[in-house]
Amino acid sequence: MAHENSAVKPTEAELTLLNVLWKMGPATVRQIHDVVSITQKTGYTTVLKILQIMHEKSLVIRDESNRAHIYATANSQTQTQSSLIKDLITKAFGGSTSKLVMRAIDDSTSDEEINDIRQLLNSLDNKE
Amino acid sequence: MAHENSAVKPTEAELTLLNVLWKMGPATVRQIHDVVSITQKTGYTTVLKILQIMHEKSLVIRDESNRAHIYATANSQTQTQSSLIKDLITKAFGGSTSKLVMRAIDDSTSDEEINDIRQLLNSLDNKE
DNA sequence: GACTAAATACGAATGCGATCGTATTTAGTC
DNA sequence: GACTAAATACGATCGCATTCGTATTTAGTC
Repeated sequence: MAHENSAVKPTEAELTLLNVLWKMGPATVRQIHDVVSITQKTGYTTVLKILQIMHEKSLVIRDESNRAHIYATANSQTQTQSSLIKDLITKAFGGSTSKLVMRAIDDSTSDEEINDIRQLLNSLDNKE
Repeated sequence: MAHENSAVKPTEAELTLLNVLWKMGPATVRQIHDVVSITQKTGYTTVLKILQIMHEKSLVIRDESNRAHIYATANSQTQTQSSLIKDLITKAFGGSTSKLVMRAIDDSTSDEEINDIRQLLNSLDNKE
């Protein structure tokens, strides 16, 4: 239920690295780069640089006690997702969450997704 | 049911102008600027320039038959919203629409919003 | 303690978004 | 047809995101 989450808006490259960190947990630049390299042709120093910038912005924290610093996310994936959604709702949906939800559901093509959403809504009804 | 909608991703300033155009309908730079000026302190030529760039990108169309060109959106608000949501789902929700919907619902604070969403879901159930 | 492999730090280049000042064009009015 | 008000076009600047090459630091090994 934590707040104080106003200014968390990672860029695209930053989000890529955050996704890796959320999946792997704390990791060195080398480890992160190894994973990123599988899908992208990004240089090692590029990953390093972005992590350094993210550190300045406090998007990640790092443990410098060893030679190879260990990076970890500063905010949870949930917090970050919330920030990004909120931002999109404000800028493209006139501030209306339900409009965004409606659009997302309307756009859902896969039956699987639709079922997931339906279940989600059922559990929401039961909870009340 | 139109497709061919792959590369529509307006920037923030562009989205601001698109929002005005979706609300007003086709308009001149002057008219758009007048509206934007209410909430922002953006210069006239800035608005003009952005519209020109949007025209190059085909985000807007324009009627040049009069001295003051008349601009109109090239894509519907719905199409654009879909693009933006899809982009966010890909980059921040591992491609899962239901995860985004869940997060949006979890974050909904206002009762009004929650009711809107609930109704939305009911009508979805009935349709099936 | 010099050597080396591997890490971090630094800084430069590129490209785009956003902004605005100035120049030019345009189309009416006297 | 010259004048003028208002439009568009142009181009420069600034800042940020991204990328990477090169320099420097670090910590083991012989």
